[in-house]
Amino acid sequence: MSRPNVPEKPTLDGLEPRWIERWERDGVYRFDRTKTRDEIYSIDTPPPTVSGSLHVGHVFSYTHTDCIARYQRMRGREVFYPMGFDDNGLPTERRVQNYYGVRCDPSLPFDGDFTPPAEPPKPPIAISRPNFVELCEGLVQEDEVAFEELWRRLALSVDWTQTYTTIGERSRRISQRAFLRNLKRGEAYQAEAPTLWDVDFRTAVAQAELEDRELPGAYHRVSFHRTDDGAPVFIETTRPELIPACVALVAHPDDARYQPLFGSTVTTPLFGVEVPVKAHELADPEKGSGIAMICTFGDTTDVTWWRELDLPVRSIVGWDGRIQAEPPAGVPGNGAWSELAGKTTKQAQKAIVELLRESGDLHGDPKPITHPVKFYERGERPLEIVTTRQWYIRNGGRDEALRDALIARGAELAWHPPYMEARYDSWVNGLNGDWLISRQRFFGVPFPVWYRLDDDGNPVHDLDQLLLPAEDRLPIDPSTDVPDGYSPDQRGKPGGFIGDADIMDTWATSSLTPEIAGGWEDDRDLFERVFPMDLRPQAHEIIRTWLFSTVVRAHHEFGSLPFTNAAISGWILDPDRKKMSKSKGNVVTPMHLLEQYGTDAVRYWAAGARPGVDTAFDEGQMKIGRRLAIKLLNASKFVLSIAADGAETGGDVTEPIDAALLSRVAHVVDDATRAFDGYDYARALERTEAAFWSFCDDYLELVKGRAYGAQGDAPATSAKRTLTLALSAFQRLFAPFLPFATAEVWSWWQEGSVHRAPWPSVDELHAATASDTDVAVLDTAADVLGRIRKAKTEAKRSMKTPVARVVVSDTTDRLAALARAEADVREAGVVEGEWITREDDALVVDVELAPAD
RNA sequence: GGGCGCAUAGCUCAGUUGGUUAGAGCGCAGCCUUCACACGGCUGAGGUCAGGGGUUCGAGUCCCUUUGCGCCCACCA
Repeated sequence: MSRPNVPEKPTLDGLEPRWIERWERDGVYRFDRTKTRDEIYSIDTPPPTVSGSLHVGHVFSYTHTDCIARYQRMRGREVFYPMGFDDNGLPTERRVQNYYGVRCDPSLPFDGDFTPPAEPPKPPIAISRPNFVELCEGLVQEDEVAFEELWRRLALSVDWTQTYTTIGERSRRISQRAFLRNLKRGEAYQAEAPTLWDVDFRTAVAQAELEDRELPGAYHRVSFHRTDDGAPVFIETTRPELIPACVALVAHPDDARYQPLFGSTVTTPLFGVEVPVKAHELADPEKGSGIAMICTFGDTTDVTWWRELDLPVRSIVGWDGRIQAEPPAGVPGNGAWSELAGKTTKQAQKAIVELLRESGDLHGDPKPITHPVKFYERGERPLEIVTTRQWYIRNGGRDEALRDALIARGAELAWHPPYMEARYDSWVNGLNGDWLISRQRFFGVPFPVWYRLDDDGNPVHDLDQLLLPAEDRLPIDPSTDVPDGYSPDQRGKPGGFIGDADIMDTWATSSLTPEIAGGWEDDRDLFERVFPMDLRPQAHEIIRTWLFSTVVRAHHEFGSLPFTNAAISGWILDPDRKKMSKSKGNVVTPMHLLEQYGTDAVRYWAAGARPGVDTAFDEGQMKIGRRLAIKLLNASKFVLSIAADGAETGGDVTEPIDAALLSRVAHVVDDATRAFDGYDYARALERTEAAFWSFCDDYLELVKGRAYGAQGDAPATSAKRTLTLALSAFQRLFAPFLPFATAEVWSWWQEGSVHRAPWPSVDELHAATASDTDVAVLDTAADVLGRIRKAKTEAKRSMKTPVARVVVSDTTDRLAALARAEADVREAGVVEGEWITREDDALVVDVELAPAD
């Protein structure tokens, strides 16, 4: 140990920039890839969506991960802690559209001279796909710089040489490689099928991206007519505009009211189309009239009925969400149709209600109801279901064996907290189809697929006829790259080829973050050292998306989990206990908080929340955190100013109260270690903090006189040695939480960074102890000192008021313990007069103060 | 409809195999400028542990049930 170099007036101000710079210069958090897998702790960091700004929720959950990372590093693990940026996908597209006032039109040619206008123009400018992608990449880089600055300020102990972006070349290559392997093994496939479709974004949407919203609607009672005798059959529907898309009626097989109709046909109102009446268990006799019309497609139940009852397709809604111009086969293009064609479904509903009223097929007034309707989570209009050709990855949604295997993976994973596994299970058990990964968008990873064109110029979609690149060509863009054996001029020509126009959904890439960060196939040496990752930290609302999809990909590719622990963080709630979100306008910007309270204070607040628990945003906790950090500075300064020489010379801990203190600190070390091993950083902090305040308020007060030499050299040495041992332990215990304050105080007297120092051990605290340990010595001493303080407070006297006489009554054992610390208590309590003890059942202390002047 | 979680002092929360008078911090009140810290210290008031029932020598802790809040999932005509 070198001579302590303690500032005259310690302060938190200015610590952040100084230590950020120094950590970077010294490479404190640099990953050493020469370590072996069992020496490494690897983290599958969530790549935040680069859509403009980080909010308090990010600060909250990333702090949790960082506390774990710092703990593991101090435990001697080499921490692989990369950082990704999710710049792929719709949020970036949208941001670019708004920021520059542009929209992508893939039919346009690339314009090498294009620069966006200074102000976004009112009708957005249409630009080519390459120009659009160029703008995306540019804007995203600006965002990523701002993100990194905030993360550094938050003291995330990330190795900033290990970064990736989800649209970057490596991510594209790995996404395409993983896809090609899925395809080869039959885990990926293409199918033309009814698909949930967002009419505004004009893209297919996966089950995981759905949300229900309560919307007003109305039951319309409509009559169909039996083909044989013309008798009416009443159905109730919320979507009368889909009558021309009706392919059947359906009722429950046990429903006596409709049993006579099964096998017969009815005709639809307005269009006179003959449709069968079918039986199916999903039909609910309680709902509406008990018999429903099946349309292609009004909702997902229609899709089930359509599939299971083997019905024809009669679709009427186009990709733009409007009723198409021409009626489907079998539906007459009559006057009713022309009233609907070209209208949005909402307008069409209004029109058809009038038509039905006129024809007498609408019975009574529509009954208003509120019902849940499926939306794309980012969308603004209800989803339609249209039939499109899409790419899928098998996820157990249509395969029980695979589903069971994935449930078993979930059970294999260590969840923190454990009950979060239920969300995974309920999601996987509720899957109703495979994972739809293709999107009809522009900014994302393209599918590495070309299609042959037959002699008529039509693409051949058969899986065994696909034109696929070799893996060493990846990444490719099929819209500009050319398949082997073809020349560029064959693009789009009969007998030539055409590229797949779709891109992968962002989750298709995010599901590969362990592979991307670990350099799968690109850097086999690294990958073997970090995969499967030790930790996946993430939020609970994306268990069904990010966590599950990552498990699916690793299961297919490696037959293993992608990570062994999942730490699920909660949400930040505003003081009204609502989830904080931008849309509610209750978001506080993180940089402002970090500047006002200091990073350590904000981290203290974040680290106080247990894993998975939603937490109120509370600036009060930040004030307390700030106070704690300041206390650590001052206590460190004080201890080092009186005790550093004792620590330097070593020396035995001979006083019982000193041994008791070390024993208590050892207990805290044990607690904190256990808590951290169970991913409960909050508990570790709480225990450490409580012990530290007691160390400052009681122990330090009790022994400072002795440490100054009031009782001679040996007792002074014992105190000094104890103070420095405890201080060293506390500084390291706090290091994961308060990285700046601890780095500062550690640097006053120790070599190297506290963040690479070994985590404190029980052994080191006991090693110097020569006397036996009896914690009661410290407890009784603190209790009696407290009573003396209380007497002074009640007498409204200063704490340094001398005590003329003190009588302590307590049990035999406690008096014996107290006797071993009597000198310290007398000194701290300024007991200058008599010290009398009496045996009794419980502690009573009579204090007689010296008379006031 | 199924499931998960939460409910402890005015506020934010601890309370890990059930064990003596239920804890902390904030806030509040009072006191102390004590030679590390006034960005401080000391002391204090404040709770029928959501309601009801049960198991037990003993329940904040275990079981059942009711209520309220939050969330997840669900085939929502």
